[in-house]
Amino acid sequence: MTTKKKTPRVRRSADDARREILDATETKLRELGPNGIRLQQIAEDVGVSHPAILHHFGSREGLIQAVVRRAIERLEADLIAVLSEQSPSDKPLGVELIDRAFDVLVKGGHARVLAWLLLSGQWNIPAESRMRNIAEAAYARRLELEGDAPHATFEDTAFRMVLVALTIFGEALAGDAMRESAGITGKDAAERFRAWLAELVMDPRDR
Amino acid sequence: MTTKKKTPRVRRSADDARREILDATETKLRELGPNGIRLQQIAEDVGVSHPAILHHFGSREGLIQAVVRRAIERLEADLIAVLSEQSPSDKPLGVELIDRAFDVLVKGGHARVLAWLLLSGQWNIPAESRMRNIAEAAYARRLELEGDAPHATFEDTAFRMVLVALTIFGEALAGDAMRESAGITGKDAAERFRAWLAELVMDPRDR
DNA sequence: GAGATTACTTACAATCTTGTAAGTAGCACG
DNA sequence: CGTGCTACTTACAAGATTGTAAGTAATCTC
Repeated sequence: MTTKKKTPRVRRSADDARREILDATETKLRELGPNGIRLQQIAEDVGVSHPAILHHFGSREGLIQAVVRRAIERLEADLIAVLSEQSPSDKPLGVELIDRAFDVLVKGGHARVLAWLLLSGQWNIPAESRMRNIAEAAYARRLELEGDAPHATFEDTAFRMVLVALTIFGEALAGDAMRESAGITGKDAAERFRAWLAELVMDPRDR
Repeated sequence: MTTKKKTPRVRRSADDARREILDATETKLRELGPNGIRLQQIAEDVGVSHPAILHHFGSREGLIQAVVRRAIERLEADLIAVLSEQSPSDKPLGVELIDRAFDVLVKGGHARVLAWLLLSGQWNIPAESRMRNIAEAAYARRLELEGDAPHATFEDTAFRMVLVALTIFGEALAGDAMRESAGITGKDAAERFRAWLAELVMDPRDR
């Protein structure tokens, strides 16, 4: 028989441990949703025993709340970051912003997490969110650009933003499948669609 | 003590039993998703013991497959029904069809179920779905309407359909919250948005 | 280096959940 | 009426999952 040699116990700092556990949990959250989170599975992924998780988060519910809170905070931070970056591109500002929102939410995986949370009722979009402010800023800019005969309404501007936001969710859920089903093929189909949408939404010909 | 009187055993036809169980399961599916389905809970809702469910569906997995299959069949049937109805309204055909698709998918609860299934990977939009055919029919009609200088592309038409489809998902997930967050209030906000979207998508000024 | 702190482990309890086995009772058909 | 079929029940097994208790060992402080 081989000599039994225990691998020495790993001891992280509390912050590191929490971070590693939250990282593993967030992956599961994205893949399986809140109901798919299993302490034992996450413990195995991280390489600890499952009571270690309870030690850091108190309970499964505590872990879920922590991972949801962190996911929302990261989403907000990521969104603010990309939306307030200076634009190095030559695209119109609105198109550029829509591009970035898509990147963060769809490719970054945030939209999928949000979809899980919305469906399972673990989270509600806070009413005091920044969307209204963004819409007002966009409307002001639009009136300014139109100049002489401003017939754009605030509601139209807000609707355009809502449309993009809702489409982002749909894209994260079923974008590829929908395009394929509609007969739109090609490797950059997603990019073409996104660009098309941005142009449609930003088109100054519509009121 | 009261005299113990067993309520007589209820015996349904196999079809009725299956239907009742599937109804209760579909409700849970809409509320909690596939992972939230619990045999004991459904048994209680229906008023039977949980092995009765196993008797009819073999296993939990069998039940889930059955309820998913039925949900998809109903969705397709409902969609075909409302899309092929004769229009009694005076709206343009396209607007009317978008209206009906919203009603069936959002108000009928189908979109929510689909969102759960897509997220949990329990279902894939079949590639042979009818969307391509619808898109081709819509494109043919569009070329016909445009007449003289047809510069509409098929892809543009298909993109418009994809946009509506994706928006329907987003609407089911977060429509109300998004509008509120964007500062759009009022009881009929959802209807206004839908009408606005239909007009935007059907607007002949765009190519 | 000694002691305190605490991240972490092992062992176990309690509950929940799916599934099986065997028997019961409602109903159809002769 | 009685016999067969099967929808359905009760009782139980087996495993998964969360949580607790108690102890161990890594690291920090003095």
